Formats: sequence, C-alpha cells, structure tokens
Amino acid sequence: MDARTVEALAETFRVLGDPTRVRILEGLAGGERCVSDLASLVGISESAVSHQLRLLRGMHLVRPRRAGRLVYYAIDDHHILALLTQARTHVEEHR
Amino acid sequence: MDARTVEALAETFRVLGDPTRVRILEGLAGGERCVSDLASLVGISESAVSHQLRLLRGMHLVRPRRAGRLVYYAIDDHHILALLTQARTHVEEHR
DNA sequence: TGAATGTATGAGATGATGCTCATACGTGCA
DNA sequence: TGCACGTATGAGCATCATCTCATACATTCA
Repeated sequence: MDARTVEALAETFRVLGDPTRVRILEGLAGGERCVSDLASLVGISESAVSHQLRLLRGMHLVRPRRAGRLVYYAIDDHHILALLTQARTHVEEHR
Repeated sequence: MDARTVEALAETFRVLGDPTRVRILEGLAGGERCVSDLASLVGISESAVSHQLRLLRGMHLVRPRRAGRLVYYAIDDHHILALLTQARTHVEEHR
C-alpha cells in the first residue's frame, strides 16, 4: 500500500473517529437532512455541525444538496453505511 | 444507537485514524509479527510501536501472543480486515 | 542468580482537534 | 433592492493525542 493511500485511509478513519460526527452520520442513515435539523438532532450548535460537515465532506463521507436556503446532507455512498455497520458489529461483539 | 455504542464506535475509528497504526495493521495483514519487526517495518521506535499497539489492543483490533521473550501481534478478527478493505475501496474511488 | 534481550509504561513537550463567538456568504421574499 | 434566514468560515481557547526519553517488567540463558 503506497504512502498516499495509507494517509487517505487514516484521514478517513480519523474523520469518522469522533462521537459528534458518528451521530451526524447516524442521523443521516435514515435519509438526508438539512443542517439545522442535524444540529437539533445531535444537540450542538449549527455552527459546530457545519464545521463537522465540512470535514465529512472533505473525505467524501457526506454529500450536500442545496434546495433554496436549505442545504440537505446525505451519506455519500453505500460504502460508508457498510463501514459503519461493520464497525458496529465489531464493537458490539466486545461487550 | 445508544451513547455508549456511539462512543465505542468513534473510539474505534479514532484508533484506526492514524497513519502509523494503519501501517501497523497493514504489516499484520500478512500474518502475525513481533514488536521489533513491526518497528523496523513501519520505521519508528519500538517504544512508539508499543504505545500504538496498546491502543490497538484496547479496541480489540490486534491480539498479542507471547512466545518466550517475543510478543507476536495479529489482527484480532476478520472484521478488522474487512473494515480496512471497505475503507480502502472508498478511498480509492475518490482519486 | 544475574545479565541481556524484548516489550511495556509513565511523564513531559509539542502539535493537533473541537468548540464558541463573530462575521461573511447565498438565497428568497416583502 | 434590502432584509431575514440558513449555512459557512476564521480566529482563538481549552483539551487531547503522539512522540521521545527514561525506566520498569518479563523471559531466557550463561
């Protein structure tokens, strides 16, 4: 595995490695949501959500869709959900 | 998803989210290796490797086996490799 | 048993991370 | 056009993470 792939892999995992962002993705697992809905869902400010969405966007984990003044975010592709499910299975086996 | 699961998930991803640890896991993908072999493979000190292995162990990502003075580490279970493969697929799609 | 080897751990320094607050941007409507 | 609303971004602060260095622990063998 070349260095760039290693870096990108680690960066992807790093972005996934925060409770707030996991909750955001969990919120998006049921379908797309706008920023303010995510904020109330996760229980942090819209600004904080926006910052986190920027990171998630950067690693192509979520995808925005503008509809007027609102921006709806969705999980970018099916790999992401598979990744979360796989990790959750692992986690739940060890408790 | 309850709070403890979210925390454990995030913690697992966080531990995966470091280039050094990704390289260690990559090194273990081909079979178990002792600490000093991992150190030279990854190119950092044995102390640093040991610290990282502690984290990986903590999340049940690797498993130690003592053989005399040596301790061989291996990927803990097949989910971990699947997780890495899945993430790698995602990463390589976006380049 | 005592020295040597391999591994693990604690403390401390440096750098990275996530929040808040203030502000800017973009869109729709009066 | 100008204001209001939703979202995005930058700066700054408090906290946390990873490395190095020193040291402790475990095992083997002379």
